[in-house]
Amino acid sequence: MVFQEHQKKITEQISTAIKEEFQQDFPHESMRLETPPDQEMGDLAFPCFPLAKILKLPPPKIAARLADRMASSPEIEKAAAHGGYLNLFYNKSGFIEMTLREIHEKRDAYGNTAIGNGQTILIEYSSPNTNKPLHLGHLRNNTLGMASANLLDAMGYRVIKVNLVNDRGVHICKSMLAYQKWGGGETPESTGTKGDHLAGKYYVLFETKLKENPDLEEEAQALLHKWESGDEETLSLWRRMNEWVYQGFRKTYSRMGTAFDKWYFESDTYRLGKKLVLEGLGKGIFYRREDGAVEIDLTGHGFDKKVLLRPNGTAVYMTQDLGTAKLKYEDYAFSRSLYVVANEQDYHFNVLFKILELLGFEWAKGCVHLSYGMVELPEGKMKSREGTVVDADDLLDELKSLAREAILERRSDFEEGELERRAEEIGQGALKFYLLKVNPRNNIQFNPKEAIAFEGATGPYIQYSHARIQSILRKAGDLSFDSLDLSALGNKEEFSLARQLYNFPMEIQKAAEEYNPARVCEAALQIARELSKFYKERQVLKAESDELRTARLFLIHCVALALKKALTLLGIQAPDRM
RNA sequence: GCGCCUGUGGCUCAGUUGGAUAGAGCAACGGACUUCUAAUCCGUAGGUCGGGGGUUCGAAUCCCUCCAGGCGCGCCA
Repeated sequence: MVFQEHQKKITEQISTAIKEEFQQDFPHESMRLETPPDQEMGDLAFPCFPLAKILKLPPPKIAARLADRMASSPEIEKAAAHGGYLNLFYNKSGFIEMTLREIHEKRDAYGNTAIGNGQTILIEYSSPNTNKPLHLGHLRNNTLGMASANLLDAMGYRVIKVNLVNDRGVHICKSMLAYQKWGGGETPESTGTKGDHLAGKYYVLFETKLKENPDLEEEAQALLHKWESGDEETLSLWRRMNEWVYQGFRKTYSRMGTAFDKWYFESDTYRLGKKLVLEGLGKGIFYRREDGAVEIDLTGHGFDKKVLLRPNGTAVYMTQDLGTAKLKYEDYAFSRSLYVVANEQDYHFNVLFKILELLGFEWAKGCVHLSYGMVELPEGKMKSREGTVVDADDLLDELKSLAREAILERRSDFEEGELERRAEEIGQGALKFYLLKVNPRNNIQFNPKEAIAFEGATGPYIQYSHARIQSILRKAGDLSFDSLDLSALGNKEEFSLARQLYNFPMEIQKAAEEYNPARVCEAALQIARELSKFYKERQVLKAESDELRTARLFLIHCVALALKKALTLLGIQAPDRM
């Protein structure tokens, strides 16, 4: 990476200056440069405090002597001491030229690295149940999963996106039972209802009927036994209703741009788990209790005991996950396996990974729980049984319709097709950005007013910045950057923009390392703000000279590449007009 | 009760992994559109970084403690 080499050259220069001035080794690898709080103070700062300890000299003294000693170079124009800091100023024109040319050359690959080349990362996300439609919690999960996958892909990993569907269990049988009793044979086609919503309707119906008739619980259990014993009629209904649900899911996924390379089904994998547990029992890692249950004692590892097979031999949640984990490794030989699952399951995953380790799987150390916080509504927690869930499809519809209104307030020249398309892109841009801009670790306070906002620190603000650039580039006509003279660039706004663009790839890398797309959101906002300031002060199409005009067009073309990169990583469309 | 996570202007969040005067957006107030898209920009006001101890040249960041909130503590998933 050109920018990293540039950074390395600078740390080497500081290292050399220290060596010459103080006869002291201070390897550039261990040197971390900071950004001064005010741009007037410089572009990079080297804190001299750690050095002060070694040299037993006051930091301002060290900074001053280093500032005098620093030779001017193609990278650094001048150095200045400021308190205990050695502040460095980039060679502006060289810096801008290097940054922009690099971006232009890399295009879509700007910000990518090769650090993951040759390694496979598996990422499991979404993982819905087949008894109800997707809700707001799934939307956070989906956007987080997609964005993380995109980030890892940009780092050069081979990324396998996996959906693990919870398609069996008593909760599935509940909607089946309600349908058997009161469904009257209706279908998605006959009712014009999306299949997942139809199944969800019967799940809710079960819960309401249960209040009048507690015996239904037992009937659902009985249906589960029939399912497990392979009763053909039950299986046939199960397959039929699940297929409805998948059709509904596929619609929502495809609308959001959520994609998977592989679907796993717990109705397949729970058997593998059972086998694995019995093997572990043979090896003495687990033990059989008097009542017949198989258990593991993890009290020596800071956990409790955990049942892995019930007395009647049936599998529990942990059993399935053990089986699925192993199957994933057999299928893909991953170096890392990520689980995008809410933080309410933190304990479960700690235990899961510990058991895999105790079973002797080398790859267990590559398993990571990408834990994220809950989405909280103003009224409190979402409860599917109480109907306080925010339905994913409804929310997407609402945002689209609000975006349509917002467009019509601003312009009336879109044809119907483009209006629909842009409304969808902008509505989703708002929602996805809203969900991604918070650190995954934290809970999200879902404030409907802010989630649907198109102004301020929002997705549409980034999209707008991008669209505006495209508009200017269109007006500029045929763009030829063959004879470029970038030396015309160098004022405060242009330089600030270049600095943001220069820093962006490092932010992407950090975001990928931390599985934290919020970093990309923040970086994109900074670039967009810098761009808006630039517009306010400088003209592009009516620049003072042809050279400057071309140079500025080149500059905003590079900014557009950065904004589009950010949006793409976040799974958000970058419209050319809006 | 035990365990994990969180606590930063009225609200929602950042904070370069221990560094300079703690930054954005929303809301409030005051400005800027015959000028490349005002989904924008500029300004004003608003902070004992939950409280208290400590560690050191230096703490929102690390340690201890207390307080508040979230989640978990099924042979549910």
